[in-house]
Parts: sequence; structure tokens; C-alpha cells
Amino acid sequence: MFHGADKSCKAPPGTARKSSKNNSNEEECLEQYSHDSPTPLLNDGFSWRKYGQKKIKASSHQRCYYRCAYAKDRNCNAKKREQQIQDSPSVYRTTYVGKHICDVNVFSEPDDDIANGSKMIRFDKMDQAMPDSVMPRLAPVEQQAITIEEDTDQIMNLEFDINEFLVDDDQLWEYQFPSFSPGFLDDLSEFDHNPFLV
DNA sequence: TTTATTTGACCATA
DNA sequence: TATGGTCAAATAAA
Repeated sequence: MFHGADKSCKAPPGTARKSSKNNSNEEECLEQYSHDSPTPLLNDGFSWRKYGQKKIKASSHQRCYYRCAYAKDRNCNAKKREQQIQDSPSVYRTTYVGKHICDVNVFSEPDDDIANGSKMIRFDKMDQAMPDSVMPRLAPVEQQAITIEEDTDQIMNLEFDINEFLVDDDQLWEYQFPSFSPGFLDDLSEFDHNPFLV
């Protein structure tokens, strides 16, 4: 399931080094989503290039860092982090950060096999039919943040670091958000903010 | 030879 | 000072 864990209008942790070599886009708002699955999301419809791997203090597993394979060619700033957060059954959490601006539209070529992971998806086509296997249950951060405030006042009074939250409090998430209904995406039609568009 | 991945070092932030 | 994110050289694979 997706955890709309954070939406931040400041540069997230880890852009520190980048900031020293700055460009004007650094101040733009960044979007962040997390998604849990029993297996790593290797074929999520995008082409990724791994650029790092790090042992995370709060977890016994390493976290892998990927950026869009077209980051240089198309100046795409989309990134994702992937980390195993649970052993048995194994659960992998994939966190997407930033926007894909590499302009390749798989939906313009119906015969393409999106499962091979070699194609790019345009997120401005999210209102079109999208295979659940490609991008299941994408949930905007604000949507869940609102739900949190409504349902768990006593819990959400606490401030928390996003990374701690992702690693350590997954069971809390599962408790608060056991599952989304099958029509969950339909409910998002009222949510007019598309995070992957500028 | 080219392209992708691995991995230790570096850096900013808290 | 600990930590997480990124860089970039070394290495592996195609």
C-alpha cells in the first residue's frame, strides 16, 4: 500500500550536498510517496539507475537509492529509495521523491509491454486507465495526512522524522490504515493536485 | 568498449 | 558527532 508519508516544500534530507552545487530548482516543492510490497518494485514502469546504497541505523537492512535513468538526458529529478522493512513476510518499502519530467509516454504505444520496465510513464496521464501492477494505489500525501488528523488526534500531535516513521512505525501505519478500498483511486478524482506535474 | 552497479568517502544537517 | 543522501572511482557485466 502507498503511504503518503510526506510532502515537503523544502529540500528533503540528503540534498545537502547537492545544495552546495546549487541550481535554481532546489527550492521547488518536492513530492514524496511510499509504497509497500512483498517484493522490490523493480518494474514500476520507470527506468532507474542505482546511485547508492546505505546501511540505515534504524533498520537491519540497507537502503538503496535510485534516480531516473534519464536524469541527465532530460534533467529529470525523480528519485526513489527502496528498503526492506520487514523480514517474514518480507516487505519492501519504496519511496518516490520528486517529479518525473522525462517526457516519454507509454500510453501512446498500446503494444508496449510496460511490464518490462523499460518504458516511462507520464504521470499527467494518471487519470487514464493505469494497470494496477504498474502503479498500485497511489495516494497523495495530503489525502492521508488529512485522514490522520481526523482519526488519530492523540497520535498525530507528535512530530516525527519521515525516515524514522518509514522504518520504525510501519506497524502503526498498518494499524491506522489497514487497507485502502478497491475504489480508492476513484476517490482521488476530487483531488486536483497532480504531484508529478509542475 | 560501453554501460551499469558497487562501495567508500564526502558533505550538510540536526 | 551521528546520520542520511550523494558523488565518483573501481569493478562487473553485456
